Amino acid sequence: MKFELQHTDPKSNARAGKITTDHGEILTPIFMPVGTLGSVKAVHQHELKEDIKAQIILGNTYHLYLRPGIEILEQAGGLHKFNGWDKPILTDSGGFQVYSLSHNRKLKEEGATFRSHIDGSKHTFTPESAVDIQRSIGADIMMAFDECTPGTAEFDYAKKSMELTHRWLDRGIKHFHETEPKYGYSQAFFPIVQGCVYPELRIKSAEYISSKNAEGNAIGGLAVGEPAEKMYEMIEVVNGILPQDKPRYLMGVGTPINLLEAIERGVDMFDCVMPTRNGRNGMLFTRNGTMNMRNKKWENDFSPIDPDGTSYVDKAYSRAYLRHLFIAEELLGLQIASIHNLAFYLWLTGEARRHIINGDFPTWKAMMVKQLGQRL
RNA sequence: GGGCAGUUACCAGAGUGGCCAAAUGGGACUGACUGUAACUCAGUUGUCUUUCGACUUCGGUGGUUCGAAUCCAUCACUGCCCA
Repeated sequence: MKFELQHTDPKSNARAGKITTDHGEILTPIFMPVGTLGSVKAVHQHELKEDIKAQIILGNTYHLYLRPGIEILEQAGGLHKFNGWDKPILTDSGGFQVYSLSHNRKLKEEGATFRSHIDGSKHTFTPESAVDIQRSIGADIMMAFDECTPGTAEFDYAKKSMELTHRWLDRGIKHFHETEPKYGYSQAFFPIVQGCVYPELRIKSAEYISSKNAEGNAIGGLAVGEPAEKMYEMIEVVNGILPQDKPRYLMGVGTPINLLEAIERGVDMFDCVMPTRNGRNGMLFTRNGTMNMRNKKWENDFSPIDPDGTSYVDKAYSRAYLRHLFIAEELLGLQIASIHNLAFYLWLTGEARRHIINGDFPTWKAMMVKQLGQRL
């Protein structure tokens, strides 16, 4: 994997760059649709490429390990072959499940033991096994196994948690170097900064992670219960330390405004379930704010879903029709909303990139933040 | 014509003397959702009120009772069965 820093905004820390993987290039800043189980929910590959213009998607180690299982993925020749997506894939390590399935797991020095959310069976993830599984999945970018610390954690817990993540990182890196890709193309390995909402810890973690000289670096443990302002503050602190010449990935974030604020502070990569999950729950993101498609006010609004939208569905269907689909619980509604939201997120990061290159990013960003906060 | 059953909120439907403005489900309306245990979850759904509370309701009318959706009488309507 290579990263080329192409432009740096003179008035902010925003950057435009290019990541090159064996499965193609990624122009940053970039939003990466989440496809936990090897599928971006309710969206076809064709739509992902042609309509949404996704450049890279995510998969999840924990979920793919449970289903279909490593053996099947290896038989298939990796996730790319299995799901037919020939562009880059990034896999989360299962670290987020340490957080989201916290009532179903046990943390030890060795690793984390989970109860499967499917059948209750017991499974253990270690920094090493997370690498092995991601080798089998064949992700272009693999993530270190970490503990995603809750945003509300006390300092002492956050410190211990961060230190555990660092120790796990060393083991993960070691194992990464001791193993080989299984399918003939290269894989990168990103470490993750933790430290909760404590600048002191974030600084320590960012320094530690930077010292590993990885091909890219991630910021984790944000947008997990702390106020947005804290998150922005932490991003600033961390990005002041992470190397300039490596991509920075803010994990699990966020709202369109979160993205712009983070881009302004020097983040290059994002993923979030929000466009897909909220889309399935009837919420649309547009450049003029959000819409709840189940609201009565759309009942007889026969105008296009989003006249400014860039995807096919935006003009092909009316708001009234999309509302009808949601009210009637028709599957097409989930698909239309997911496509629209993802296309909007990709449009947003693409526009951010364009304005960074044009040199007017801060002005454009300020205007967008105002619009995006509205409610239609 | 005779017999039986029934009529409760937007719909279905529980409730058979006070704890009932009335269970439950559906529908409707509103909100939430941030490295996906999520086509999920939460709230509201007689009127007025921010709350407390007040007021009007259980087919109609009249009664019994301290008190009625619940008991009695009667009328109306609906369904099923027999002629």
